[in-house]
Formats: sequence, C-alpha cells, structure tokens
Amino acid sequence: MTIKIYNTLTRKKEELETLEPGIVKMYVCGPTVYSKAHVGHAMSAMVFDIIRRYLEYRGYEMRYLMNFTDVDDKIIARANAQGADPFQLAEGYIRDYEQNLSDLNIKPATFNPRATQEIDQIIEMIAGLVEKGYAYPVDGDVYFRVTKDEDYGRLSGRKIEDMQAGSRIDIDDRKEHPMDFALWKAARPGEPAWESPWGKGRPGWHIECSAMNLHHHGEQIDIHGGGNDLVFPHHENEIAQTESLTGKPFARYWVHNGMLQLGGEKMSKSTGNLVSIEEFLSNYSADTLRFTVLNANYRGPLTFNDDVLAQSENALNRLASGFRPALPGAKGATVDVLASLAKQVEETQTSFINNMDDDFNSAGALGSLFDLVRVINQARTSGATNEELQPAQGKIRELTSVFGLVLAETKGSESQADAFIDLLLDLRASLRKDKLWAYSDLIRDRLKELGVTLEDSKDGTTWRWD
RNA sequence: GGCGACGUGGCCAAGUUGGCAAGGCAAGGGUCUGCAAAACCCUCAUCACGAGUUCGAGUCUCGUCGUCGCCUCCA
Repeated sequence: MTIKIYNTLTRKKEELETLEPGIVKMYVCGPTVYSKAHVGHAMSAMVFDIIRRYLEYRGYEMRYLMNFTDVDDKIIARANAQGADPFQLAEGYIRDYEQNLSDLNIKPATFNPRATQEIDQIIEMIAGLVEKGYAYPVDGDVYFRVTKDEDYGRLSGRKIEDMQAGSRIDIDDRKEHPMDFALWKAARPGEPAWESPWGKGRPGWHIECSAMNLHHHGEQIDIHGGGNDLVFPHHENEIAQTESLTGKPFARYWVHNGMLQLGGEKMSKSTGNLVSIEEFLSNYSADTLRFTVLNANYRGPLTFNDDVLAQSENALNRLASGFRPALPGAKGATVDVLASLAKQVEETQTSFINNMDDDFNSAGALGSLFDLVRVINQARTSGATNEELQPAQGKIRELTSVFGLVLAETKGSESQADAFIDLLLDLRASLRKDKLWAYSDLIRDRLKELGVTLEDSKDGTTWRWD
C-alpha cells in the first residue's frame, strides 16, 4: 500500500516517495507573530499535525520544521504603536502560540526556527543569489530578478505577463520589473536592523523560509505545507529563491490546506474577521475543532459556525459511546456477535488505512470508525462483557489517537467520590425497589447537577461523569 | 480582468481506472424502561442547471448560474 498526496505543483495526487527511506522532511509556514493567533491558524496547524501523526503511524520518522516570522513590517508597526520593543512583542506572541498549540493537543514540531535567528544564513543566501545574477541590490535593498527565473509562476499557474495587467502592484521605479520582490530591506530609522554587505537592513518575508530550509533540512525537502493563501506569492517566491540558488527541485510535495470560512468568508487577521484560539477554547474543546477539521477535506474551505461545532460535539459523544463498559449483568455475547465484532475491527483498520493513504481522507476514515462504534454498541446491547469488547475498543482508541483526538474516557474511576456515589446508588436501588420514585429521581437529578449521569437498565444502574 | 477550487438529503460531509449515492448531526416511528437517559432497530437524496460522450456518469467534455480563494500582508 502506498500513500498518495495531492501536490499543488502538479495538481495531481502522487505517491509518496521520500528523499531518504523512512524519513519525511516537512516544513510548514508558521505565523507572523504580531497578534494573537486565530482558529484559521489552528486549522492549518491541526491539518499538518494530523498528517504528521498519520505518517508516524505508518512508520515514518518525521523531521518537522515550523517557523516563526518574528521580524516584519507589522510587528514593527505594532510595537511602535505600543511603544514596545518589537523583539519582546514577538517573543510574547510566540509563547502564546506555543501555548495555543499545546492546548489544541498539537504535537510540537521537531524544531521551530525563527527569522531573527537565521540572519547569517539569510545573508549568505542572498549573496549567493546576487552572485549568480538572480538578485540585484538597489539603495540598500536587494530584489529578486523574476525575469531571470524561466519557470517563475509554475506553482501558482501564473505568467508574469498576465499579472501585470490590472494588477495592484505598486510601481517602484528602482525595480527592474514590477514583480521583482525584496530579499533584503534597507533599514529605516527606528527599525531593527542587521549588518549586511548592502548596509544595515532586515530580511524580506519570503527569504527566511528558504534559508531555514536550507540550513536545517538541506537543499531538498519532501513536504512543504501551509495555507493555500500562501501559494502566491510566498511559496512561489520560495521556490524561485531556493531553486535558483541550488539548481535542484526544492520540495517534492506542496501541500496546502483550505481556508476556514467564518460567515462565508475567509477568517483573516488583516480584515478582523476572526475568532482567536483562546476565545474558541473558552467555549469548545480542542477535540471539537479537531473533529470538525477531520470531518472535511483538508484542501477545501471549512465551514465554521456554532451549528457545525455543535454537530461535532454530538458526533464526538457518539464516538466516545463506543468506550462505555459492558452493561450490568452482561453474560457474554454469542459467537456470531463476537465474530462480526472481530470482522468489523479488521474492516475498520483496513478502511482507515485505505482512506488515509488516499491523500489523508480523514472524513472517509471517520466513517469506518463510526461503523465500528455501531458494532461495538450492538455487541454491548446483546450482552458482551468488558473482556469481549476490549479489543474493539482498543482499536477505536488506537485510531482516534492517530487523529489526535483525546476523547476523554469516562473519568471517575480514580475519583475519591466514587465510593460515595456507589453508596448513593445502593440507597437509590432500595428506594426504587420500594417504588419511591420521587426520592430516587431526586438523587438522579441532583447527581446530574453535579455532573454524574445515571442510566438505569433492568439489570442495574450505571453512572459516569459527564 | 487573469489564475485556481468548488456546488451531493434540513445541516456538516465521503465518494478521481464511470457500474445500482459512506458516515455524523438533526427529525419521525419502534424496542427497552416506573419515568428519564443511553443504546439498539426502522424511515429520510439520483448528486446546482442545460447539453454531450457512453450499454451505463455524482464521477469524463462543453456551456450557464452560483460560491470561495489567490493576483496586496495573511494559515
């Protein structure tokens, strides 16, 4: 079985063949840290977390870089507006973001490079491009010469000529061509700056990712990821810079996640159409967002609203229902039931892998997980014991972990309250025996208020924390 | 204006070598039950529209309408 990945570069699904056997070098563009991150960033990080977890599950060693852009116009502008130091400002938002990722149960990247810590490599790269004739300095700026790069535009499917007509690009007479982009920006008064062969200045936006990849991954990588809003110009420019310098194909697979839609529009920092991760997590769980992401194709736009989130919460409850223990008095299921349970475990495993191998079709894979939940619940209803349910429940646990879902199992077995709750249940059983419904319902209602849900069946009562 | 993606039941959504349309949520009916809850069982779509290719199309081609993204900072 082979894993297929949709490659933006070729607009086709391609089989995953890594540069080095068993190792995946992945780079994902992280945020520019000038404000709190929003749920759109969370979606992107989650998509690549799911890809990362799945590839690990399939036996690959992941070398995963996600960067922080910690110096740019907006950070400087924001810092100046607040009278703050831009580096400290960025540092604070980086810590916030790392906390966000942790709260969202997103595994940390292998390493998080930062633009400001790669200045030497950036300067070295720019110098190399200037030397090869792919870049030219003007008044302390350095620009990339797009006309020198024959296949510029191939990732985004654009032609340089097409983009000139009707474009909103500022005409800068100092540039040879309007599409030439800055690799290095000359320092203006009051801005952070580093010494360079072209005078004091700071890196342009695109060059940092190229330099970090070159520095930490090497000339070629397997997967380069990011939001599809980065395809042009950011990733296009990364390709131009890196490949012009190395003469080798940069990333084998370009993977882009779709945009999260809030009110029918892209969630975006610059337009203020956003919900921060913090805000989201004060109302919903990390699993809720993760399920919502998993339930759709990562490449398409993601519908995000309270209605969809509520559906996800209910769906998660159903998924978790598979973990419930055997019914009181379970005497064991029939051979037929156990056979169909075992069969479904196999089918779910196969279907999960087949779907995920096919460009990470998590929604399809989820479907097979729900199939297994149904069969587990059927088995339980027909009297399966905990021992009989265990293998199937273990499979659900295994596969949902690959997705990064937490699905907190009915907590409570470690609680000191257990003995008291059992005591109340004993008392209530006596009351019910005497048909004192008012008292028995009172106990059930009051426990519900305390977060303990009781469920009666003819063979006894079960309880769980909700 | 240019480039690209998409349009599947009330909602979310899978479905790319074309062959009787996954799954979840919601809804209705039923089983169980003192009641409640949960679970289980049953019911609920011909795939934006039009034309074409084909024995056969949601799945290919063309057109129309609509939505979204990029072309400026953006996950």
